[in-house]
Amino acid sequence: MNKKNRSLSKNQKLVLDFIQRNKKPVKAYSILSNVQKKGIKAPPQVYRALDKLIEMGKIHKIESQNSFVACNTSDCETPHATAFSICNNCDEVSEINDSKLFKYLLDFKDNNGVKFVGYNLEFFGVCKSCEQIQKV
Amino acid sequence: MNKKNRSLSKNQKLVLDFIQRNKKPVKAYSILSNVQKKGIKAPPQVYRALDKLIEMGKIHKIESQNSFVACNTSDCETPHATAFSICNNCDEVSEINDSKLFKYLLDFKDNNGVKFVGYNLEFFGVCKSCEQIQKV
DNA sequence: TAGCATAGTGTTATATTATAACAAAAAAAT
DNA sequence: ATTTTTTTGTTATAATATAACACTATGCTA
Repeated sequence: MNKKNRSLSKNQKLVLDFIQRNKKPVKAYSILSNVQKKGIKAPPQVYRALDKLIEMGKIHKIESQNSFVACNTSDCETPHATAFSICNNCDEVSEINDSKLFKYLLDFKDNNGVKFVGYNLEFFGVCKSCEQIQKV
Repeated sequence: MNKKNRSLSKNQKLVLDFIQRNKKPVKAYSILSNVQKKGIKAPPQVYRALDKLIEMGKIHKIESQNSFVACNTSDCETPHATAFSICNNCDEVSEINDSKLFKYLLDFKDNNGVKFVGYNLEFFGVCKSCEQIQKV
């Protein structure tokens, strides 16, 4: 079990721990099958844990992939302001932690001058390692 | 049938036409049930049409809702650079067409100096009409 | 214009993702 | 200590999406 997972419930710890052990985003049913030996038996138990962990900013959902990844910015202060880059080739996902971008987006106002309280941004491109391979 | 839907196949026209008649984003199975009287019978027919329409930039997918909405910027030049605002209260979605934001994001470079070829941005907040209601 | 390639259709079945609903147990608050 | 809130366990099912295969239409291009 990783540190700092206190104050989480048993199922929440199990789910978070599995997600944190994976560099790549994981799918809900993959989480399920991997924590089944530890006692979690059914989808609702996983989805409930996921919901809470997202609320707490411990993990994020990659909407375009229906997958879940640990927050890499030491527990996002603003869990609902997230940005990721996604490789069109290998699906690698990494969280972008750029304070300028962050500020730009939270300061953004729409036509009516309305600001938003959160956002989710997914950038698409070809990651460095895939680019290398393609050049060969 | 709306104008300018030429060069689309029969199913593509049916699906696009239904989406365009709705201000709000629509779900795939709602599309299906609404075009069944016109001959489309099964999910794959709808999903295939959706895929092509997205490729063409005629529609966009709202990833956080699994719903589909017509492009409101007269057939996006850059179909894979999209931004929306979504109301946390009523789920209203509107496409944001802000050239400054657009440029900012397409010019954005990550830590490695890599630019991206596209993005999807979903802003969350409370829309104007919901805000009115909440104040009362 | 015949032949070929590409894109689209129709169909059945099934995979994948997610939630409803309800009863019980555990933890936290007063 | 009792009440409230959160979490759990469980079964069933809803909602979203794709695989696979046979066939048809459309648009080259030689």
